[in-house]
Amino acid sequence: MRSENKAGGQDRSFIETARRAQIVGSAIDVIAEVGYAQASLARIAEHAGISKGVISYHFDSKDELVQQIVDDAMTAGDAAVRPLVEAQTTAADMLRVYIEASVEFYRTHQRHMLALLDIWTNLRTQDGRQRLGVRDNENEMGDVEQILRFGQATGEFGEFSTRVMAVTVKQAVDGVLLLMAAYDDLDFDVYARELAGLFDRATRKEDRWR
Amino acid sequence: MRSENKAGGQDRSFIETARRAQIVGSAIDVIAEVGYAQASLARIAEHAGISKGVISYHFDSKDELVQQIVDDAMTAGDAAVRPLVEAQTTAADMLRVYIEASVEFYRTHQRHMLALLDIWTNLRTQDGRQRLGVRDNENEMGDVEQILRFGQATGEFGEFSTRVMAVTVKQAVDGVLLLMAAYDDLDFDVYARELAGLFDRATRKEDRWR
Amino acid sequence: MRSENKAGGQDRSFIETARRAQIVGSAIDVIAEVGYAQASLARIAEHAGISKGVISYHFDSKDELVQQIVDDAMTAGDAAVRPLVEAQTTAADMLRVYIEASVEFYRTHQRHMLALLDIWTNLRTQDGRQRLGVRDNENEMGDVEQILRFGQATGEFGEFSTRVMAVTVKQAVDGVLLLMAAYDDLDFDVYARELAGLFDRATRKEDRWR
Amino acid sequence: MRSENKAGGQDRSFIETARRAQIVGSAIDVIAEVGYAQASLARIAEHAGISKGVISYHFDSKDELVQQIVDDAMTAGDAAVRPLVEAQTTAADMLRVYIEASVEFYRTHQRHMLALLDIWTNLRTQDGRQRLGVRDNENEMGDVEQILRFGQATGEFGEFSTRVMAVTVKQAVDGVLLLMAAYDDLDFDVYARELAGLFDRATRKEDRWR
DNA sequence: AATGAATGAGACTTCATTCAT
DNA sequence: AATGAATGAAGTCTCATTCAT
Repeated sequence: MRSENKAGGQDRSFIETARRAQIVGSAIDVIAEVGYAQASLARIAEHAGISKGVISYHFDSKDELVQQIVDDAMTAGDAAVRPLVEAQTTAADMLRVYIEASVEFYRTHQRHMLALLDIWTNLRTQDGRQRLGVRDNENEMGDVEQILRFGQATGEFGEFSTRVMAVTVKQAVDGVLLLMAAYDDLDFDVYARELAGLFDRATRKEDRWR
Repeated sequence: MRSENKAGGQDRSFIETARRAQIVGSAIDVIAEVGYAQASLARIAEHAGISKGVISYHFDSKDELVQQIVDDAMTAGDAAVRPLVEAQTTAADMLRVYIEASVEFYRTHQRHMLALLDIWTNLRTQDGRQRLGVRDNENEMGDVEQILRFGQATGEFGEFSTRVMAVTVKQAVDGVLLLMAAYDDLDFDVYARELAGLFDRATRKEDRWR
Repeated sequence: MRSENKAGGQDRSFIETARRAQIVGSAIDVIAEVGYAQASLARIAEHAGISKGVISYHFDSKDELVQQIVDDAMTAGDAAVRPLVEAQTTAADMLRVYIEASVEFYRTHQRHMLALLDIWTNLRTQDGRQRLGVRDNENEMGDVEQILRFGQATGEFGEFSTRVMAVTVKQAVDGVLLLMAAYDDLDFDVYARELAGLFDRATRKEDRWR
Repeated sequence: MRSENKAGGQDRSFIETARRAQIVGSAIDVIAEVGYAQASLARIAEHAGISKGVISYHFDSKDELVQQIVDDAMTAGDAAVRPLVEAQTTAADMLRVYIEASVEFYRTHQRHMLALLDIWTNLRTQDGRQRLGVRDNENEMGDVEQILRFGQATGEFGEFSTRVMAVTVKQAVDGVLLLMAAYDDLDFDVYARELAGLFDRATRKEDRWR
């Protein structure tokens, strides 16, 4: 696992692992609360109750810390969603479960996902190009697309661009973050059900009834 | 028109208007290219081929410049989309036209919208809370929701949460930016058509055929 | 008169004189209100309802404008006080009248004197040394000292350092500005009378009664 | 002691205390030499032989640094003068010792007091009003006034406004700074003795001899 | 393993001054 | 005679990073 080994290959000590986790947690909190741009190492260290230098000691750079957040969040998300999806047999069920499980994960990991969304927009390479794009999302995006293609192959789903549909599904799930930020009393279950229904109608073969 | 008058009420001179437009244009370019966080006044000035002080001369603060970008982009988007939508008679047509016109606007204003998306994420109030949220988007969001409710009232559309559907429509259209950044050869027309079809199926009353 | 002629020797036009007076007046207001450090040309121009460039047009530099304020205030002060003093015959009366007339002038020219005090502290030569010091005040200081020496010569006054006494008189009169700033309801007449009494006792020959 | 503890309540480390003292010292030197307005952090840092950032590291803002100077100077002045005054029994002696000790303090702390005087004039609140005024001086001013009232109560002193007299005493002592700046060879002892005599005559009951 | 201290680059902003119109 | 526009220097402050302890 990437997060438990150094680049050199040696295992991290227990303490090191714990410290990194603590720092990552604080970084998530701070980014979620004040935004990526305002999330200075000083603020993160203060939130963690440690000295600024500790972060530099455990992470080569701020970029590495941020990358760790991204890795952690995506790994956790994958772990939460994939097994449930793979337990399904029909493409329609897979899609529905993917959406429901994703929204549920967003609910239980609100701060993680708020931070991730912010990082996503802001993380750039030195030449200014966005470091994270659809391509880095290919794993997840690919998973959804696979479900969609599977459904088209089995005849459950109608004709549509699997790429466009996949992007839309991903964006739709992210939409929960926007509403979350705006309305404290957002009902995640309703949101998940609505979304599931929406994409069920959008994907399934229509002429079954014709 | 808001963008052509000062707070004091006086009209701006022609030169002032032109300079502001030039600066706003440069700012959009720079933000779209290197991201909001890296878009310093120095970089924007350099891109515009002017001195840093000129920006401060024409804009009270960086915030005002950024707000001008937001205002301009949203005004232009509204102007491009609304008339076309209002020319429609059925809700289904309105929704389809809204999506198609929006995607078309995104195609002709790629840099504007990339910049806007970046600003959206990053603009915060002093206490860290996001300055722009769903609520600031209410105008546009509200427009979509109105279409959706109208469709439900006329019986064209089925039952669904208009709020969730509206957010999803908005997010889906924004999705074009993600694909755009990843694939140079993106076919906007296909994207628009796919999206229109997707939401047509997702919204229309299903049991007409039952 | 210095203030009505250019360095070159030509007379100023009527308009030029009026403009300079207007600008000087605004500068006094602004300096008195927000302090010398915050009194930018922009603020002064705004207060005068003119463009920033006008100031630069009529004054070679900000320093010249400030020097004009100093000259004006000191000239006016001298004109208000000197005739009254010179109308007295005894040194004691001269000193009393000097103090009373000075305080009265401070009352009618509060803003001028507040500004002057501020400028006094802040005006420096390029190498950092204070441009205005006791030596520049020699005129006024000298006047007071002359009165004091006159009194000692006539035997009205006792023995004391005329220099120390003169500085103290000047400082005492300036003290009215401090109280003015702190207490809105300051009674200038009482202040003047107290001061006059104070220095009467401090200067007069004591052993007349012995 | 206020100056040795952080706002949070923790003690400062030895190094921190030393650095702050060094920076305060440099700031005093620079302000005394070139004036408050020209005393930029860059100049102060250069004078201290450190990097500009060090100042920001040890002081939250320039204002905090300046406030520290004020606190230090006033605390030191109080410590130098008060014990000597309190050792006296008669009001006349108290006043004389206050003046003599103050002038002596000004002699040994010339740079401090020059800086303090400059800061006093220039420190303003955001709305432009002077931050330090007679009221902030109440402590010291109050001390002098107490002596004066005490003397009136015991019958040592005659009738006069204690407030006006107190302001004048304070201003008279400050006058030493003006002469100091103008004449290198100023004899502080003479100045102190002259001032003491001056205020002795100005305060004491006159009609003892009548 | 951790920290406090220091750095230097770069951020935004203010300002006196110059200049073409 | 006046103005609006532009400049470039200098101001304070923030920040990621480095380093001695």
